[in-house]
Amino acid sequence: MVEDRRLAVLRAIVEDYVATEEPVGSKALVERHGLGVSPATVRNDMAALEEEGYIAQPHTSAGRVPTDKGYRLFVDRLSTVKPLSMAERRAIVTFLDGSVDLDDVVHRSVRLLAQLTRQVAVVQYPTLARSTVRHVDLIALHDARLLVVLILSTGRVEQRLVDLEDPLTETQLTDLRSRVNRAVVGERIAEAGVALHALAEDVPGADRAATSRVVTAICEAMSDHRSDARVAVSGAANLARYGDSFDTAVRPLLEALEEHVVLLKLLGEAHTGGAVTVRIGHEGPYQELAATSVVATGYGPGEQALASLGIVGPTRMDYPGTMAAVRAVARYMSRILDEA
Amino acid sequence: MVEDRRLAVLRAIVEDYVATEEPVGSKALVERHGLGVSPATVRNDMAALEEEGYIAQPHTSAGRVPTDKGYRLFVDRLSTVKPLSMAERRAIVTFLDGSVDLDDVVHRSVRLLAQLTRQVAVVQYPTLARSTVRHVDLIALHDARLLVVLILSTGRVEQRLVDLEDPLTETQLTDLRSRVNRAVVGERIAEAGVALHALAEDVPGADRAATSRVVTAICEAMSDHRSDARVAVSGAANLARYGDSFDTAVRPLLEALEEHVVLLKLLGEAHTGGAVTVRIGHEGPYQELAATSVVATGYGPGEQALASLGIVGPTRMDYPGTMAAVRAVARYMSRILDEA
DNA sequence: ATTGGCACTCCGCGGCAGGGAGTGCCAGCA
DNA sequence: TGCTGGCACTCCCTGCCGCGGAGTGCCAAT
Repeated sequence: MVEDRRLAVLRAIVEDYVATEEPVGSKALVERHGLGVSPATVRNDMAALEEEGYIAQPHTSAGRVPTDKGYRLFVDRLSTVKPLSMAERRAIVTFLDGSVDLDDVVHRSVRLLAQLTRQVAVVQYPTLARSTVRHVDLIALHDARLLVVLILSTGRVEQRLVDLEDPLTETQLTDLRSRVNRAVVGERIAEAGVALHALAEDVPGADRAATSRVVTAICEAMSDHRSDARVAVSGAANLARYGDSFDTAVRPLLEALEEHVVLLKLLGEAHTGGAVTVRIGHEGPYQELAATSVVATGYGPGEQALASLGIVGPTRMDYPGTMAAVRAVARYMSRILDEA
Repeated sequence: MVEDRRLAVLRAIVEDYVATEEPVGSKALVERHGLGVSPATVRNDMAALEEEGYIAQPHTSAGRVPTDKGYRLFVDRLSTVKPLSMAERRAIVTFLDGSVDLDDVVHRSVRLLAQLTRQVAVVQYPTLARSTVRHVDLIALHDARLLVVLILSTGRVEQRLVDLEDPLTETQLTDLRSRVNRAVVGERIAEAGVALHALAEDVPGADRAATSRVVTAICEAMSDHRSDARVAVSGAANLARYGDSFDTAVRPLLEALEEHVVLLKLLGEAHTGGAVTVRIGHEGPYQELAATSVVATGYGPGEQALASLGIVGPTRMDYPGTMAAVRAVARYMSRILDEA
């Protein structure tokens, strides 16, 4: 019983602190939540909670503030999933439905997520690793220059310029194109790479040089780790709400946003199965970001997670609402990728 | 003579204020610049400059700060173009030379510009309006679904999914592909649209429906105004340096960065011929951004300006250095687009 | 036209007192 | 054993005061 009330007190503290942004005291607590006990009792509970490290006070005789550990307990055991409002569901549908291509889907999603959560949203582009090759196109430009276009199952399009020693004839080009496509269409990029190199080996001598250059370009495009590191970011303006804690929360986060590698590490491994992971403050890999939390999940067609998406923000945030929004957007994105 | 010295005083005030971020007084001025006159003289000049509206004091008995009008005069008549350092030139070359496609060029450029100027950099994607069609590809996916890929001379790739009523045979597809390409390759998108519609008219009855859908998709992709509004942004972290003027300068700017339409309006028309335009504070179209300046120019292959690029930042910035960096990056980008 | 001198203004800073919010503890009560 | 009211205490926040410093404006002298 007592234990139950203590947790209720912790929950109330978290909720109030998130709402008011100010340390919360015992009196305000019993007033705003119907706890049915006196402030003195709550004070005792608070002392116990502080003893256990769930809350802290900025200074003697101030109200209490949740610690990272307190948020953790809140997220794990105390929060109930807050269903999205009807308006929010509608927003998701209308916002994402008009998307025309992958870029568009990603951009719209990240924007939407930022708007829903009022935090900084981050969406990773679907990784190349698990996608299959849909089509390869070779286009002759002027001179001996070739444009190689690689289209993947996720809708991603990569292109590379290739300079040949001699121009190819129309028939050579058609031939090369169809041979390459026969070798790779439908394959995953790992197998496609193998197949391509095999192809380059047993090619008639004359076209050998050209083939090998084209193969190299395709492989390069497929294994391009740069693309795996691509992310879209939106909602930096939402940081403006935290003007007070500029130095501890806003500045380091602004700096991190520029470093896409850092962001990817923050998002972490793409968790599959719809689970939303929450990393609170110091639990993350960077001390400079000890005042920021990450709420993330994976998304992708079917049940496989091709990439991560989520939000970053100060530890003081509305976790239930944020988690619901992140999950909803991830689901909807997965569905769109499914259809395409 | 007197007039000359007054201008020298203004220049000194601007330079000192940009460097120190603090109102500059008469004494410090004569010490740090070899003006060869006494502080009292400078005070008289300052009074005159203030009378004319070029400088102002935050409060009585404080140093002077340039007004927007003061910066304007400085930029127009007093600043000498500061050539880039050798290291900076090298940075531009090494940074941009490894670019593999248009996206990459834009991303690298915007990042580079942010780094050079230590401001927020903005690069608009080349507009579709003046580009020509390089190639159209039609790829049959499963069922009656077609992927239309449109490749433009600037390196931009647009793709659209098209659902047909019935699947096309291989020969139908080849035929359609070659007819479309014959009609549009090398054309500007305006003419290409006309040509396509003409094509859709005189097509054998059976393929008519399919052709018209494909044509519609291509035209849609070409006239997509969304793409014209695409911009890349980088360097938001540089705003962290202005933590002091958070509310007047940083917050509104952060909010503006989210609105790509606003950014485009800020960058303004793509000025041609290498001229760098500077818009200072209130000269811009938004009052909320009265504390921010824009330094922008156009870029594009040859001498035509396909798009704009530039930086935005607080009015208190190093104009000569920023202008030099903006111009240098624009030139280098133009050269890269020239080659491709 | 320039300069040195001088009085004046205003900011920024530290110290100080008063009010308020919140706590910890203790003794009393169910 | 657990809850409650009361009470003293701590600490922040605010406003106030006084001071030093930086900078100005003006004036008389050169």
